[in-house]
Amino acid sequence: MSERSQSPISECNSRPDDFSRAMYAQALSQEGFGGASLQIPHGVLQHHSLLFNKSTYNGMTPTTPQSFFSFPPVGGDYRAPEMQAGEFCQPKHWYPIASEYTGQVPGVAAASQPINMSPHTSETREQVKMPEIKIEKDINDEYEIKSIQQYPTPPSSAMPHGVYYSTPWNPSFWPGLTHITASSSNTQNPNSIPSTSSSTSPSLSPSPPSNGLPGVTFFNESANQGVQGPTRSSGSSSGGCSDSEEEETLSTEELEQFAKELKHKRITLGFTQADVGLALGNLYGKMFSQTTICRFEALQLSFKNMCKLKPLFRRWLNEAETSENPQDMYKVERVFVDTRKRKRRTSLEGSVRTALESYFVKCPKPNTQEITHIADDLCLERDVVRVWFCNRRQKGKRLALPFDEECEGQYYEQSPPAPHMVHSPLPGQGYPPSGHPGGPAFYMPPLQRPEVFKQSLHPGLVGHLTS
DNA sequence: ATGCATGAGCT
DNA sequence: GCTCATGCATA
Repeated sequence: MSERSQSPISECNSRPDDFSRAMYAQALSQEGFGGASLQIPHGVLQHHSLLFNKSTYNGMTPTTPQSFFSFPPVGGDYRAPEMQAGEFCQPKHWYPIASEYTGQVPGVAAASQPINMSPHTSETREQVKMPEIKIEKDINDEYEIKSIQQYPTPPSSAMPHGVYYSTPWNPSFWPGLTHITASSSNTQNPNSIPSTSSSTSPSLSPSPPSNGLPGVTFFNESANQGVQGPTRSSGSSSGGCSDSEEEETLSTEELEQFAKELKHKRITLGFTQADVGLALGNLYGKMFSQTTICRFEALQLSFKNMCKLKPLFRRWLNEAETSENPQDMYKVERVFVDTRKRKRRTSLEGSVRTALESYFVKCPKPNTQEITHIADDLCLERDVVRVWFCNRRQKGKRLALPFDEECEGQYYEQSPPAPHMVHSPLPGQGYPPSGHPGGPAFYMPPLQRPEVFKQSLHPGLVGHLTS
């Protein structure tokens, strides 16, 4: 649990892995953060404005990886006692999540009736339009979704509601972006999206517009897949948008502004992030998790993704603002009875993270062999290491700021690296140039391999890699 | 709020 | 096996 490791390595400095957290959330005292941002009833809200001081990220200076992460002699001593006891050195267990997977919707769950697992007779819209019963991969008992059901929640009284207050926005928190004063917020319903659901907000009621919502492909998920790089819409709606949900051509500033507006109004209206996610499902058939809402508000999604989602949020915002009973918008409880087995989440010990981070600094994109060696060295599952690197790269892109798109795809080029890329900026996940030349100081691991990488490796690994 | 994980689509 | 979108679980 405690990530503060006792490992000697950890004392070299703060965990590199905490870059993002440390940098952009430095302002949050752990105390305030952990305490205030718990799932809380509507109206009892933390000061979100305090949570987004990402600009601190800018404080990061390009460090010389070698000095910042003098590569620690990674070895068996990375294993904390408990890890040695099995956390990392034994096959991981997979566990069924049936009993625990209820669709994390804290805000609603807390307010709604007890979960009723029994089949509901009334066929709600949700049941109709929900992505059916999805059998993933195969029916081998590893993956199986037994059923997906939702129930309408009881009358609205369930939701404590009504404590309205506005939250002052911190000025810009998107590192590298120019500050945008909150006053410039286009809260006057700027690009009001032609609310497909009429102004009477039929979708606000549990009984939605047209059972099954025409098309139900609110936006084409898959259409976005495989489209590498930013498809800054150049007039034509880039893939992934239906007519009514057309992706706009947005600037990063606009997105930032909108994210602020969304958050502000959401809070003002008394919605939690989870509520919004639910409401979107209610309104448009595409539910989102609290995580996604959070990341949207924090601008932690890819640019393209932000553009894709924005129209939905815009619509929701319009609905919420005009609705007399906004709380109705999320009055749908989803109870998933999902028997998929999800790998138990690996909790990497602090020193292990440090080690991984060090590897990452040296080589953000290790090849298969290298992954294997790293895994062996740290006594981790290979897949854990692979996923860690994937996530780390993704995180790196998220954190990266709009840079020249030409850099796209270069930074994380797989080994062997091109020497000239050593200091090329992160491509970012499709964020367009935004008039912030230079961008934030972001640490950019060199890709001088195999030399550098060799240095970073445990002595025992070098041989493998050079062979 | 974020770390680790999953899965689709793609190379 | 990667990227990307997304979410569960948890700090």
